[in-house]
Amino acid sequence: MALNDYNKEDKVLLALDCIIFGFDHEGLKILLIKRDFEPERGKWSLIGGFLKEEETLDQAAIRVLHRLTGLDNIFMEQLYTFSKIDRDPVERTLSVAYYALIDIASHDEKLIQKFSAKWFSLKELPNLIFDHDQMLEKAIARLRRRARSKPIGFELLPEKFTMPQLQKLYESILDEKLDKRNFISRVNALKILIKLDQKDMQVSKKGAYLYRFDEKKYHQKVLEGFSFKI
Amino acid sequence: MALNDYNKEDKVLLALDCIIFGFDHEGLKILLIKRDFEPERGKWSLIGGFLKEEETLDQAAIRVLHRLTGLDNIFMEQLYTFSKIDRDPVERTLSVAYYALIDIASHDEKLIQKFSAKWFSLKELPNLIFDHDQMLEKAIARLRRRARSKPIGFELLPEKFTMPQLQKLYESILDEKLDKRNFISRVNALKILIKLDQKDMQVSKKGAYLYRFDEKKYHQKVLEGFSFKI
DNA sequence: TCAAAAGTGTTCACCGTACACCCATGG
DNA sequence: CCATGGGTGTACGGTGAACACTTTTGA
Repeated sequence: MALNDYNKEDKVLLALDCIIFGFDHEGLKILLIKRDFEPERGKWSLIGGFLKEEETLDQAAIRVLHRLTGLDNIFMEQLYTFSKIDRDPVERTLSVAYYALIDIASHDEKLIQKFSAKWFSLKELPNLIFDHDQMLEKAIARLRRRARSKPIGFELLPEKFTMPQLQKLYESILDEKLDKRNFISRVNALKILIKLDQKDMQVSKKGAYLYRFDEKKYHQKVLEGFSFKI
Repeated sequence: MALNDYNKEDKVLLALDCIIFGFDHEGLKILLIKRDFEPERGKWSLIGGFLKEEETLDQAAIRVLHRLTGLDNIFMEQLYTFSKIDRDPVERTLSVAYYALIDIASHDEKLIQKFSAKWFSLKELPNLIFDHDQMLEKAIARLRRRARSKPIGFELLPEKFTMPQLQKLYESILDEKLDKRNFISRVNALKILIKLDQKDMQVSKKGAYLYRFDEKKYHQKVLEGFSFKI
């Protein structure tokens, strides 16, 4: 064979699905949309669309997310490419899953609703179409691994947050209770938090000190990684 | 929009590239082939081919690897999907990278040669086509992370091997010298090795005890994972 | 006899873990 | 005054890290 004939090769549809994790006072959630087209119209689905010829996967993920939820400026990471033959009943379609972490409160809830997107607690998920449950499973596994090896939170929490909030975030992700004294001392050992002179009085009578991330040190730690034994 | 028209969506070429890591007495290597078609004919390349409509990515990876190297029964894992617009100069092509670990000595070297594939030490790589260097970089990063969190070696070493060999494997992967006393005690702590009553006399005058993996316990540890601090 | 690789233990510092009580406040 | 959530410290055991000498035997 002298020249590989690209024209003889099969072309396929390539879709993208975005798994958006969010966090609020109730816990860890993911964002779903109600499909408004067949097949499976009316069912809940990850935020998906098709790749266009002139864009990269990263660009497509951003575009799809924006078109279906109004969300913008979200950093997504590629997760895995799913290729089961009949995963889409209409036509052979592969799908590249992306995932991202965001703070629910600091994004426009109304905007999200306008697009008939909705946050679902991980404990109360509706049935998802196609292989979206597998995608979600892989995303959760990745998020857990990540939570144990890099700091997480900057993306999921508001700018100012309390220790109990941060702990709750980790508990939601890892799905286990943590000891607060150990949690705090381990977090402090990372030296990525700045304690503010302000308290959040929303939740308790005593109030809880607010913290924010030292962005520079935080990103340093993300690069380095660590082992967060919990 | 009532029905999403699948026919209006763009289709793309989807390629696969296999990154095969091997290990022998000289160290860690990867398998490359000399491309026999344009573009870039005669250059060294990862083992690649196109996805066919009726197969999954995993199946395609197996097929491509077999056709180009004769290798069979290799467990490959999906790594990442690359989608830069001009990564292939002929036509828009995305590529899904797969990687695997194998023991060089226990696969037929002649067979591999017949296909004009060749093992290259990581230290002496030729220039690779397209974005194959980025693929390799990602694969090495994954391999290193893996080496620190799961046992590695079953795939890369012959059935019987010595401690110095195992240590050398880790040193090649991590690209750093390790202390042999610490290395041995950490490996022993995993309890996945069986010490045999045989010595390998090939390398040293004194000879080194041969070991083999306790397959069951090994795979148990692979599932569990661990933190292998080196 | 010597060169080259294999084999073997101990000490120390740090970190992860378990664990219980007081504080501040609004109702 | 009490219920609720927030905040704090210590002791112990285990593990990672540093470190040097003896053994074997073919050349």
